[in-house]
Amino acid sequence: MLNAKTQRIELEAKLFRGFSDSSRLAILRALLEGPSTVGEIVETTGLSQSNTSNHLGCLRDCGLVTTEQNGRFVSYALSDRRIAELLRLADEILADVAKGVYECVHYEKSYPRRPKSRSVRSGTSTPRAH
Amino acid sequence: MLNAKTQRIELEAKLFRGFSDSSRLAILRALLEGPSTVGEIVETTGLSQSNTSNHLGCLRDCGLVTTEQNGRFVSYALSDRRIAELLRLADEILADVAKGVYECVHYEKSYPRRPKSRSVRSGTSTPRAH
DNA sequence: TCATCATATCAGTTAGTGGTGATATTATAA
DNA sequence: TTATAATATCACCACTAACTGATATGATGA
Repeated sequence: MLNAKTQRIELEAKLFRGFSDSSRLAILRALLEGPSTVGEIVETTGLSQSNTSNHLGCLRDCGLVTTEQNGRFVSYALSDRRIAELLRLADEILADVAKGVYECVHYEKSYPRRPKSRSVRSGTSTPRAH
Repeated sequence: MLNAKTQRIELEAKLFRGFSDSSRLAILRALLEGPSTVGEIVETTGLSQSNTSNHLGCLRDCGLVTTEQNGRFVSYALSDRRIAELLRLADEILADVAKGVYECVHYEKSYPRRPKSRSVRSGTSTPRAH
């Protein structure tokens, strides 16, 4: 079913995916201070040049940032003040649910886990991350 | 470098990852209407039972939803009103950048692409999704 | 207790996603 | 032009994350 509501949700998930990677988030946070060139972003975030450029391209394609060419430099900026607002709101939420997010095993790569059931399948399993 | 700022960003990325999947988003949107049992959520979202349960577990672990056991039913609810606020803000942003997000190739599985350069590497490449 | 319903967990599979290094592109200055 | 600096693209690899189907767990009523 690809009705309007479903499409809307997928679109929104895409939007959030723009924020859901720490590299992109670092870039967006860097841009909170104001427009920056790629080189500056590389410097402040510590990401590699190609990686930074890839993420910037992604953010631009998704409309989260805008670009302006200045000579051989390209300046990136947040495209909308509500993006800053969203980041701030996330900060607030994080302040309250931080403990939960921090301990959320679903986003971790792996973690030790004590066996809890005497299931027949006594394999050493690691829950999948979400 | 695992300084405070980096950790903070990774935490925030995790938070956003909670919203960055269409299944989880559908669940969260369903909960905007009020608390629901797992079965109700399965019905309204159309997701499978195990999939729904997995995502709910994730959302709970991350503090985005709370649970309350009622007999053999478990009722889920949004844990904080600001989560609704975040969703609403995302909607607003989406209204303006929707076109960009919609066309953002970085999140698509694949797409046809016309060759643009006469590069030596004339392989049929598909840009990776972010 | 036993049967059944609601929910949770698990293992396996598959597809998606991020990072890197090499290379291409573009813009400027010499 | 040509050299060089800034940025973008590409192909590959490794890892992550979602979905499914089977099964386990837990609660309730008969």
